[in-house]
Amino acid sequence: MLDPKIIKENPQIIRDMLKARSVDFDLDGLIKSDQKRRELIIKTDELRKKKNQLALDISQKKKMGENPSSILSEMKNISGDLTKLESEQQIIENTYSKLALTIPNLIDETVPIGIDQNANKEIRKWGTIPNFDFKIYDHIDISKDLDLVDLERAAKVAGARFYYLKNDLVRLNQSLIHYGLEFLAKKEYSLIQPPYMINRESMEGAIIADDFEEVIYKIDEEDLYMIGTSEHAMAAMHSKEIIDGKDLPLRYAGISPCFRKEAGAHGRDQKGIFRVHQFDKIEQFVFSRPEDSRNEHEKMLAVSEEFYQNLEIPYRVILLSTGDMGKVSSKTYDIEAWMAGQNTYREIVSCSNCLDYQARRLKIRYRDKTNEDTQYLHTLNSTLIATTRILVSIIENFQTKDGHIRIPQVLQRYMGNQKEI
RNA sequence: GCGGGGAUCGCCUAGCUUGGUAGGGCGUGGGAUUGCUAAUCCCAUGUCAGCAAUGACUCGUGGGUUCAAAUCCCUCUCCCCGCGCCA
Repeated sequence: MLDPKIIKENPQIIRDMLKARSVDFDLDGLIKSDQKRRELIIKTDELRKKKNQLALDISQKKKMGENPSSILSEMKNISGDLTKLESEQQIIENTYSKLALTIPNLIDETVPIGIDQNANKEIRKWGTIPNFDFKIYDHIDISKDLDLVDLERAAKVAGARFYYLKNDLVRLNQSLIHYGLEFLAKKEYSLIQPPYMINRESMEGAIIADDFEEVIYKIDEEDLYMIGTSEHAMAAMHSKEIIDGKDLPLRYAGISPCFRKEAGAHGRDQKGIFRVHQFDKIEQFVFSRPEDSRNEHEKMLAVSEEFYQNLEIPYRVILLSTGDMGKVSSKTYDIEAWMAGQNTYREIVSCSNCLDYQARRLKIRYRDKTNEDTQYLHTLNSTLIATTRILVSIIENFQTKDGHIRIPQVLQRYMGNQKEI
C-alpha cells in the first residue's frame, strides 16, 4: 500500500512507476474512488454530527421530564439516511481498498529500468570459479551416486519437486542452518522460529493478492496459509503495533521451512533439488526507521555476502531491473552463486527494501516520544540462506576427482570435523 | 472437546447490573508556578476527513435490537482457570 497523499497530490510519480514496471493498473479508478470516498466521508460525518446532536437533545429532554417524541421522528429519518449513505460508502471503500492493495511499490531511483532480467545490472563478482581437470557432474548425478537424495520415492509419496534428503546431506543441511544461525546471532540479530502457518490477514500484509494463487498453499477449511518464507510471519509479527523508536532497528533472523506452489514454473529446473516445494531458509528481516532503510539494505546485503565468502562460494551481486523486481519491493539485490554443474550463476539470495509498503498494510508504526505523531516504519528482508540451493552449489563446486564432496571449512566443526562426503 | 471467567487509548484500570457526551492513573512531551534532598498544577499523547477552525470514528471481530449500544441479544477469534484428550 502506498501513501494516499502521493496518489492524491503527485499521481505522476505513480504513473512513472507503473510504466517502469510495465504493470497494467487502473490508476484512474483508484484516484476516482479515492475522491468519491473522501466526499462520502465528509457527507456521512456531517450527518453523524446531526445525529449526535439530536441524541443529546433527546437525553436532555428526558432528563427534564419532557416528551422527546417530536425529535424522535426526525432522528429516525436521519438514521435511515445514514444507513443508506454508509452502505454506499462501504461499496466505494471496497473498490478503493481492492485497488490500493494491488498497486505495486514505488521504485528507488537507482534501479535500472527495463522489461525483464536482461536489464539487470551486475554490481560485482566475488571468488574464483573452480577449474576442474576431470569430468564433472551435476548435483543430481553426484547425490545419487553417494546416496544423498531420493527423488523417485519423493515423487511417489508427495509428487514432483519434493525430495528425501539422506545420510550426510541431512547433516550438511543441518550444519548450514546451525552455522547460519550462529553467524547472525553474532551480528546481534534476534533469532526467531515463527509459525509455519499464518492467517489470511497476516499473509495479505506481506504479499500482493496475485501471489496467493501462484505460491501460497492454503489449509483446507481453515483460515491458515503455509508460509512461503519466514518473512511473511515476521512482517506480520508487529502488525497493529506502535513501536518505541529507541528499539529500532529490529533485526530478526527467522528460521523456518518454506512452502511454495511454484505454479508458474512448469518445466523450469524440473530435476533435482534446485526448485522445490519445500526447503529450509534463514531469513534476515529488519524493521527500520525510514531514514535508515537504505543503509540497512546495504548492510543486509553485506551480511549475506560475508556469509558466502566464509563458505568459499563464488558469487555475483545483481541489481534487479524494474521489470524483474517483485511488486512489494522498491529495490532488490540478488546474489547468484556459481553452480559448477550448470556452468552458470544461479539465484540464491534476494535482498529487498520494501520502504513503508508492508508497514502500511500491516499498520506497523513507531514513534520516539508518546506525544509525537506515529509514523510508518520501513521493512527489509533478505535471504541469508535457502539451504537446498546452497547444497546444490556445494555439491557441484566442491566435487572431487574421486567422486566425493569436500565440506567447506566453516561447516566441518558442525559435522564432527568430517572433511568430505 | 466440556464448564467457568475475560478482551476498554503505548501500559494499568473505571464504566456493563439499570442503554443517553468513555472517566481516572502510569509513562512520555510541552508549559506554568514555587525553589532546602524536589513538589504541585495545566495542556498534549489512537484513526479518518479538512488548508484550518472543526467534525467524525474507535471499548477483540462481524451482525442484530433501539431514536440512541462499551452497556442488551447472537456469531466468530483470542486469552485465563478447571476438567478431558494428547507428542
